[in-house]
Amino acid sequence: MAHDKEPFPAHLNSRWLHYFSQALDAGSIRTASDRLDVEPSVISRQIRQLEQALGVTLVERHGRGVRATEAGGILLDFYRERDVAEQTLLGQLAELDGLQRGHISLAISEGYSDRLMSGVMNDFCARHPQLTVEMNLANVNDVVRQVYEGQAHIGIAYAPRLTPGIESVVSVHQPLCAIVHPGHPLTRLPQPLALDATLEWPLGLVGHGYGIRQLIDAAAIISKRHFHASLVSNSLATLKQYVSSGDGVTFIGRVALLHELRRGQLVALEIDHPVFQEAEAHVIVRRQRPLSPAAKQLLREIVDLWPFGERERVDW
Amino acid sequence: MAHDKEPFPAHLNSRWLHYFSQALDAGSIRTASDRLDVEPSVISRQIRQLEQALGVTLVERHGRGVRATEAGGILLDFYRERDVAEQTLLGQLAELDGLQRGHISLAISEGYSDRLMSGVMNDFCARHPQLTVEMNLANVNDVVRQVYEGQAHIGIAYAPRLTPGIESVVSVHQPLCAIVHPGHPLTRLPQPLALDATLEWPLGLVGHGYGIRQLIDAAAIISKRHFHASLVSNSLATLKQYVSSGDGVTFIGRVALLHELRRGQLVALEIDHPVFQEAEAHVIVRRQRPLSPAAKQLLREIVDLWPFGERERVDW
DNA sequence: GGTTAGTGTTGCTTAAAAAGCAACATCCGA
DNA sequence: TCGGATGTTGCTTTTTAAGCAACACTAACC
Repeated sequence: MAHDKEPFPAHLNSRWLHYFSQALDAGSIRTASDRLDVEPSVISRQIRQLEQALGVTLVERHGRGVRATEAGGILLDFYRERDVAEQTLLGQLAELDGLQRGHISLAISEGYSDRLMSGVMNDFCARHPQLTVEMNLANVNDVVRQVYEGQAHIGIAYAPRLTPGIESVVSVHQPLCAIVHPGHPLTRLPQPLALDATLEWPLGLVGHGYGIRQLIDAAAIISKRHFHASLVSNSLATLKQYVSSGDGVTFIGRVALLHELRRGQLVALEIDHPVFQEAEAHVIVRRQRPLSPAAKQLLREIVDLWPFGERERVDW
Repeated sequence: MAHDKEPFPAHLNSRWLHYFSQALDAGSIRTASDRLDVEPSVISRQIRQLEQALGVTLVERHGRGVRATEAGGILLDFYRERDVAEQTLLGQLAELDGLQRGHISLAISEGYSDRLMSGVMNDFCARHPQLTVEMNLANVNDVVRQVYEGQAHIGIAYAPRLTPGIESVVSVHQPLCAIVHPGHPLTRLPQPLALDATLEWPLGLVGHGYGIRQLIDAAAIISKRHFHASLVSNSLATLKQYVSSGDGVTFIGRVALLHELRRGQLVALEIDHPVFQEAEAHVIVRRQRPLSPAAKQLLREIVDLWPFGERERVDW
């Protein structure tokens, strides 16, 4: 290139503008240098650099102090506006730090939303009205995927596939239970139920690839049994309807159908099998993802006020 | 101070923001470093400095590239807006450099405005419609003062007091003439007129302190004559009226009353005296004042198309 | 499951920019 | 005319940014 310097550079050095504005505010370079506690030569040089970078004369070096030229006035106005915009930005960031602003996205497994809502979210949202909280209901796999891909900050899932990249913040034992309608013959057997007893009834199961299904498959392998699914669905609602309208059996954690249990529409029977007992619900986040202050706070409250049973393990 | 760093600094370093935005645009620090042809460590460090200065995490260091956190997104939006504002500013400055915008203030002695208007200003204003040209008519002293105080960029004055701090860009001989009405007895005397001849008639003069008056006083001293002013006024219009309605005489440069001369309302008689012949009109500016490009261009055109007589001296 | 190319990061050195210092030229008012 | 004050210029020292190489780690790939 023939010229190293473009007539107008891509960016204005903030230091240049600072000294420039200070000098013009003070009226002279020397008084500005006194205020800023720097040498006058520094300010003089920086202003000159700014002028050279812009290719325009900005100040009149007027024996008694400095005054802005027309271009200097324009630049000064620009800098003023830019400064208030910057202050506004800093305010926004401060608000974000003080939970005044922000957006939190939750991905929640089926069955956890209402407990979460009544236990934590109502209070949290009331205390932070400026915050936008998005609750995205999804099946277990989607919860994990959304958290992994960053679409959701926090995920709540029952028996999620804990891949690397997904970090479990808190988990709780929530045994996988056999779900049947209240009048089902299984309810009359001694509790906890033997696994084999359930296999005599038609099964409704979630599809392969789901955490629950993996547990069930694992139990089948360990117990050397074969589980034949009469119905496969990725919707818990479908499975609930399935068992409530017939003598079928499905396996779901208790918290996923607290409503139905409380109303007596369904009953949950614990199963005497280690794999089923080991089932856990997890609050998950993306590994090493820096959460926004708001998300961090909500996560903290979810863990503290954990509404899904006794806390089992907390990585905090 | 306990803490050297405030939670939110007064100013955002432009370099930080630049690297920050580039890295996020590129999706990874390394690709950004390739584009900008700098080391990745530089970008990494600058972003970290920005984060520390703000006290907020801005990017997710995500094994495969970087992504913006919520705060980072806000900052990024801010920077985008700031960048377009900056480009707009640079455009304004460029326009100003191309005479597209700007404000020029002229201070003009009585009598010069119409010649200037028809000779230069009409054309200039037509060619630069975005330009604002302010023509401030004033008496000679005020012209000098306005130029000196920076209220006017360019001054045009007849026989101004050339103090230090005022620089004459171009000057032209414009003999100070005796002004009388067409039927005045002086018009029948041989030309150029002897100075003594004029003294026999009542005189109308400008006040002391005016350049014209200084010339007249100087002539009086050299010629060992005493000039008694029957009328003293700081307004040329008054003096014109004075001589046109009686047999009085005044001393004014020819160009200041071209209208009246052309219409035959007044006549200008040259005077055979070196001081009167030496009278000059000047185009003046503030010494060492950096004129805006627009003002500079107008000044150049005024000098080039000089409409007030033959150019005598040009300091260009 | 190990491998591998790619990412961001960290010590260290080198280059560049800013700041400090003293002296200077200039302007302005008394 | 003088004296205080202003902006400026060489020069040095200090601070900051940039370059370089090696590292730790992730994520995809065979």
